[in-house]
Amino acid sequence: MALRLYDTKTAQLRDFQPIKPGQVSLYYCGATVQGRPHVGHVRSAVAFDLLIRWLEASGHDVLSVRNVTDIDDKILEKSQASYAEGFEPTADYPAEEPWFALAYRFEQAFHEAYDALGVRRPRYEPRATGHITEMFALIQRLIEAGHAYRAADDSGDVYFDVRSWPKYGELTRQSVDDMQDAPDADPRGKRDSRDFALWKGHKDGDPETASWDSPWGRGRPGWHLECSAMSTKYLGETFDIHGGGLDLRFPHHENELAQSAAAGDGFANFWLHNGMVTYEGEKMSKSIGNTISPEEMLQQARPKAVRYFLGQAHYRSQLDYKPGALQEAEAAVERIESFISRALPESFSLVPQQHIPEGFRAAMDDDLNVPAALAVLHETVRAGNTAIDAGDKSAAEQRGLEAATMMSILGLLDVPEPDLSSGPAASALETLVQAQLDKRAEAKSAKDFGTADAIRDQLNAAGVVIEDTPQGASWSLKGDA
RNA sequence: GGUGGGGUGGCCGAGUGGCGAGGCAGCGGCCUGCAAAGCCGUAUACGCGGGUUCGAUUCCCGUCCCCACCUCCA
Repeated sequence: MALRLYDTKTAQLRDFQPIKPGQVSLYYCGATVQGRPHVGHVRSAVAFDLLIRWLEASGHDVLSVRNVTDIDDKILEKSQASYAEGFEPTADYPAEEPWFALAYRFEQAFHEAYDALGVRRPRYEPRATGHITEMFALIQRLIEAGHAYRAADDSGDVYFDVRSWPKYGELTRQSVDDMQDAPDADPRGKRDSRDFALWKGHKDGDPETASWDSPWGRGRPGWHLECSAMSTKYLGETFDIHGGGLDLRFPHHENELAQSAAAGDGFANFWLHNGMVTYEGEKMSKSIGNTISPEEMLQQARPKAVRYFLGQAHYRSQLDYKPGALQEAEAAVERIESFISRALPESFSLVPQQHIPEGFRAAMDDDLNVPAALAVLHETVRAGNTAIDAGDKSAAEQRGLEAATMMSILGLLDVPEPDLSSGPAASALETLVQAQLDKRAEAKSAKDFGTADAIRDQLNAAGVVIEDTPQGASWSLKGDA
C-alpha cells in the first residue's frame, strides 16, 4: 500500500508519487520572524517533521526547505517603534533595535523552540533577504508575461495583476468576484483591489537598510514573493509538496501559486495544510492574544510530552489545548517509555525498517493518520507488557523493538531531555536514594512495614517514585521515565 | 455574501453501511505485606428531524450549532 496524502488544491486524497523516484522535494512555510514563536508555529513544524520522518522511513530521501521571512511590514514596524519616544522596552523588545537584528534574534528563538521539541532542521533554511536577485528575476518574468505592472502612481510599487490570470483563486476555489472586498484604505496605484505587491517602493521613514536597488527603483520585496523565489531556487520549478498552516492558504499560498504559475513554473504537485491550534475552542493568534508559548508548555510538562501532545491529533484537525492536556500526554508517554525500558536491554540497535508493524504503516500511509498509528503503538505496548508478565522474553523484546521504532518515527526518541543520569548531582542522588532503599529493604525483611512505608512516603514526597520488582526496588524521578 | 472543515461516551480523539480504535480519568478484579507499575474486566457514544436500507453513527435531504479563511497570521 502506498502513501496517500490529502491535497488541498484538489480537495482530495491522492496517491503520492514523487517526481524523482526515491526523492521527495518539500517546501514548507516557516515563520515571519517578528516575535517569539507560539504553539501554532511549532505544531506546524512538528506536523511537517512527522511527514519528513515518515517519508524517510518509507525509503525516500527528502530534500526539505523551510523559509525564514526576515523582512516584512511588521518587522519594520516593531523595529521602528523601538526608536519612538516613550517606548517602553520589554524582555522581548529592547529599545532601539534595528529591524535586521530583531529578525535575527527571533529567528534564533524559533530555532530554540524547534530544537527543544525534536524538530529536525530542514536541509536548507533560506532567508528572504538573501534572495533579492532571484525575486527580481521572477518579477521581470511576470512583467514580460503581462501579469505584473508598475503602479500607476509614483510609489514605485509593482503589483501582480490578478485579473490577468484567470486561474487566480484556484487553490482555494474562490472566484475573484465573490471575494469580500478588502477594506483597503490605500488602493494606491492598483488596478484591482485584490492585486498584491510584488515589490514595494521605498517610503520616506523606512530605514535605508531595508531597501534595495531594483529595476523598478529602490524598495523591498512584498510578502509571498520570497516563497516562490526560494522554493524554485532550491527545489526546481516543479516540486513535490508545498506545506504550511491552514491560515496561509489564502492569501499567501494562493498568491504564491498565482505568481509562480503565471511566470510559467509548474510549482507544487501537492499542497498540504495543517490545522490550527485552538485554546479552549478559539484560534490562538497574536491578534487575539490567547496564545500559549512553547516555553510555557515546556514548563508544564516534559518536552516529549509536549511533542506527543502537538502530534497526537491528525495534522489536518484542529488541535485544542486546554489545561491538563499536557499531563494526559505525559501519562501516555510514560507508559510507553517505561515499557520500552523494561522490554529492551540497556543498549539496543534499532533498524527501523525491520520493525514497523503493518497497522502502523497502513495508518501512516493513510494521510499520516497519527491517531490510528498511536493506537497501534499502545496496543503493541499492551501486548509487550503481557509478554513480560508471562515471562516471554523474546516476544517482549520484539514488541519493544517495534514500540521503539514507532517512537523513533514519531520523532519522540529524538526529543532532548535533561540528562539526570550522569554528573555529580546525579551520583550523589543515586547514593542517597540507594542508602534509603537499603534501609527500607532491611525494614521489609524484618517485617517492619511501618518503617518501610515511611521511607517510601518520604522519597515519594521528594519526587522519587519507588517500584518493587522481583529483582528488588527500583526508583525513578517523577516525570522522568 | 463566498470558500472550506466540524459536531463521537466524563475529557481528548480515530473510524466504519452490520463484529462499540486508542489514550487519559473512573469503577471492579488479579498481582502486592500495603502500594506503585503491569494485566484482565467494565460505558446502553456518535447535534436534531426526516428519508433510503433487512440494518445508518456511517449514505441522502432538511435543520441547528461551532470553527477557519476572504490581503497580519503556522
